[in-house]
Amino acid sequence: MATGRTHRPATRSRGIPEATVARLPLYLRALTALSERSVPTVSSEELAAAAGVNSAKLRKDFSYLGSYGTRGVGYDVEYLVYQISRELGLTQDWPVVIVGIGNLGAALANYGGFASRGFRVAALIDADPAMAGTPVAGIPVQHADELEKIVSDNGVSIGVISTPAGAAQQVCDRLVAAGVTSILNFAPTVLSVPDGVDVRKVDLSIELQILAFHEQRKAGEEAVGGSSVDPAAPPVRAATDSSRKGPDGDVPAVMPA
Amino acid sequence: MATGRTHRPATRSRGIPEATVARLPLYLRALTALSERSVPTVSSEELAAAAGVNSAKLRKDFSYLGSYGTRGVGYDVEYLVYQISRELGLTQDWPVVIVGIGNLGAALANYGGFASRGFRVAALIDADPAMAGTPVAGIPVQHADELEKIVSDNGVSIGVISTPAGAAQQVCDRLVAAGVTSILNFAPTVLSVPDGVDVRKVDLSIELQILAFHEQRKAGEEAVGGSSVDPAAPPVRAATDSSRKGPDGDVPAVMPA
DNA sequence: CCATCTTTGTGCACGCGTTCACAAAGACAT
DNA sequence: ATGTCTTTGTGAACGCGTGCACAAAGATGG
Repeated sequence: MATGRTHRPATRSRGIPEATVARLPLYLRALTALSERSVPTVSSEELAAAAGVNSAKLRKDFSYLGSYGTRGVGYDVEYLVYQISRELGLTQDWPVVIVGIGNLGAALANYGGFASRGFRVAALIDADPAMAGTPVAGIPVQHADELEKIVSDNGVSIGVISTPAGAAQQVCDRLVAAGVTSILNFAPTVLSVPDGVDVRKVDLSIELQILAFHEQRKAGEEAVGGSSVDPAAPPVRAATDSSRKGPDGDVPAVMPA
Repeated sequence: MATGRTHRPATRSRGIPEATVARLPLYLRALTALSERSVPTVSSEELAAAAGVNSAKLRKDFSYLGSYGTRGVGYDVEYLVYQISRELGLTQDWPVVIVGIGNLGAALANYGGFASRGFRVAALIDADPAMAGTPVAGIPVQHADELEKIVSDNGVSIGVISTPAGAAQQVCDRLVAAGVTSILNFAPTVLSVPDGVDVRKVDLSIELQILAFHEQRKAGEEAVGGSSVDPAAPPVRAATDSSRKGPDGDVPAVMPA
């Protein structure tokens, strides 16, 4: 019916706030770095600084997981790494498929951060027959026709879409039909999915646009002390310059072929 | 002093809430699609569906920009495209540099969504001398030694970092010193920047970890009705299996060389 | 010119997330 | 054993974001 709900349906999974869940990977990364330097314990203040957050926030976040700290000392690094990993579900193996092997898809396939977190690239899939068999990051690309079989055979529940925008919804539908229940979408489109399927979206150009907004404000503020921003007269409604818009519209990150 | 503040310092720029700013690009994308189909007007309900948000939220978002709608009719598509573009600062030219031309950097350089939004890739920069001169997306890669000169000559205020984690902070420092005040960071590190510099972070593995969390919950819930999750006994503090951790740590998305 | 109908713009209430500030807990030295 | 000092864990207050629900505005038809 309605367009897919990309948002968290106020899941509040088992009492752990969504905002906290989103920060756990951050803590985990900082802790892993400490672990590699063989640091035995860390205080909330130090860890918060390393993760780039407020220490009170960090302590409250950890309080949702349990009382894993020792007052007067701090947190045991190894122990906390394990607890967070377990909470995030990283102690188990997550086979993922990447659909759309362009530049971005290849970058994802080569991304070392996946394997070290329990994510295993089970397959690379592309619609271009010419790519079939070509190894990318040591994994041969398979044709899109095999999608359902691959998902089914490997028990894949997480799919990554790095296709052009035009193909994303179709790929999404097939992934979901084949049993995928979590999707990471890099294509610049709103995906429509049934209830029970999670979608997270990463949009490269949106981030830049947000930066541009703040950048514009900075420039505007130091130029004039005032606030009114009205450089050029706004085109009197329905301006006729729809030509400059360009036909590229929403060209996605990479070519699928 | 403290680690870089990646977060919005409650800017609340000129009355427009940060959450609204983050959604404007979404609306803009939907509106652009409508514009290309020559749709003259659109209601808040329709546009909200296309953007994947609640219609009340959309109306409230637009109310921060001004009264651009017509009651009983809806919004003029072209007019709204212009207003949002102007608010986001997309009516002006934003030269950006991309530092670190691996798979990800190349994907970004090829990303069509940039050019169509007023972003112009002014230069591609990489630390590998062997890459200098090699064209990527039609733009010759320049050596990192030229970074300061490039930023200065082109008046670049937005930088994109797609280097390995180890090089990110150093690149960031040089960009900032050269005059960049907004940074989009793809390297898995917390960047430390002085006040006045905005940093936005895109982390590929964090998104997957969040998905894994929810995926684990789904699996756990349909298996058992209960809530307690305690599959394996937690290793009695400071477990000795720090060997499985692997030396890859936080290998970044792409090779710089 | 008036009635009706559609759709915007927003006042209000609610809930989540953040931050402060402090009491409780434990380590450590004497 | 006792006191001091550090650091956690959390109660409480606050502010932002979201969604409801409705009045105002304007289009449209008679």
